[in-house]
Amino acid sequence: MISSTNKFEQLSDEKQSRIVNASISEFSEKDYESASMNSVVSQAKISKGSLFNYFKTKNILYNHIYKLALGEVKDYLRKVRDETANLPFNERLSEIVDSGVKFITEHPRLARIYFRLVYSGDSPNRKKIVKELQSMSEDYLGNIMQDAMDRNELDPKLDKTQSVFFLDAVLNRFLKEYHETLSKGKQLDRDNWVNSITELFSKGFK
Amino acid sequence: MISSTNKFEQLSDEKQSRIVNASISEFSEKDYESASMNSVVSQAKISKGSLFNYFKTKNILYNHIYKLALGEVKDYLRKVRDETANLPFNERLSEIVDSGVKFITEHPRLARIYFRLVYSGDSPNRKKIVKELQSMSEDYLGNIMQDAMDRNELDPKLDKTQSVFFLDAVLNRFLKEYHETLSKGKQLDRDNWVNSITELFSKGFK
DNA sequence: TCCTAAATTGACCACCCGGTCAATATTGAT
DNA sequence: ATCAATATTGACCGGGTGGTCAATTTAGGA
Repeated sequence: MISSTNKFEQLSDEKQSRIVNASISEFSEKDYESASMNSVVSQAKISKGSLFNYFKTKNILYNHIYKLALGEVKDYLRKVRDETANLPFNERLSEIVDSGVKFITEHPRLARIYFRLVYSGDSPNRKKIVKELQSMSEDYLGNIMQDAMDRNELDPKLDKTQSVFFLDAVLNRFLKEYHETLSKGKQLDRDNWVNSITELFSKGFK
Repeated sequence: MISSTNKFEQLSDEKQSRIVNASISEFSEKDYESASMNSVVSQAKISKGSLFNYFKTKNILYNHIYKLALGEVKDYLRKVRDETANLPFNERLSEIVDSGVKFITEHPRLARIYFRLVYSGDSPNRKKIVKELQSMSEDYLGNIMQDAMDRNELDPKLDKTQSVFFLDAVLNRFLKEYHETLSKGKQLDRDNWVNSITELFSKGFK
């Protein structure tokens, strides 16, 4: 039962990270279709034959990179969820947004791959992956909403699926915007935005 | 001062629509980079030389199609804005969502081009176009919010830019979801969702 | 030091791309 | 019917793609 990345995993750490690094750059800068194995190869300073020896196809390389990115996102989310378990909903929400902002700042290229995946049209298993992400988000935000509902902080008659959908929509869109302004060198007033987001969900526009 | 699409506009309506139709299909199914002029040509049943005679480059053809799609979206929005000018905010919001749903149902391929443009990474003048769309949306939703604030239906202390951003985020994401379930053959409970959206903005999760 | 097995290389393949342009077909005025 | 102007065609170009594989380099045990 040997994984298909076996050959890759047996390389030196240094070479592995050169390849991963080059792949992240390529997939974060271009759509899946436009990303070029030749470009990865030349950035990583290995030969084409080697790359295809480590990863049989572009698809397999992409999956490796995407799982890596997603793994990092999950770690972040898990951490903030656990660390804020006892905070009230509003503060918890605020911490989640904050940790998203932090992730984007620390891993802009991974964030780019994530947004490209979620919002863009191509990439081979996009539908499956997006479904997976969606259920992950539903699970994650759903738990946090449930906690708040159990504590009577939120209306218990809320439709959880829909509420989670709205939360997810606003959070994702904000983080996407933050990511884009960041890569333009601008800066949003983070605290102000975080505040507005929690206000929106706590009392609407009234 | 002759437009660059001059040659195209002088074609018979039948041929024009064959070409437009083929182009819409191609650009709605594939990213800009992946969309193929060869494919457009064979769908439209004209020769490659002709297509490049009517539109000098792929870029120019894309712009023609995108402007066409955007024009249709604008018509819809303008219409619903004018027809609902006297309704209270909640009902107006509901009508806007409805008209979005209607547009998607009647023009699924144009909707696809729109979403691809807004959410996807490539296409040549994406940044300029998205900026244009953003200011259009800000203008559009901003006006509608302003009307509501003038009538004291909404908190006048709201930050309009941020509120419009949230509105836009939720509406777009919902319509995107609707579009995707539609193309999967499923159906969302439209009335229920419209209702939840207006509730979210009128009183949050409380 | 030698030899073999494994790792690495890059020239090469078939295919597709956007775009060109000489050759051909069509049109319409005389 | 003729012929010049115009519209249309598709073979062709240079270049890039994902992927292959014979040839070469490297590594390490005897």
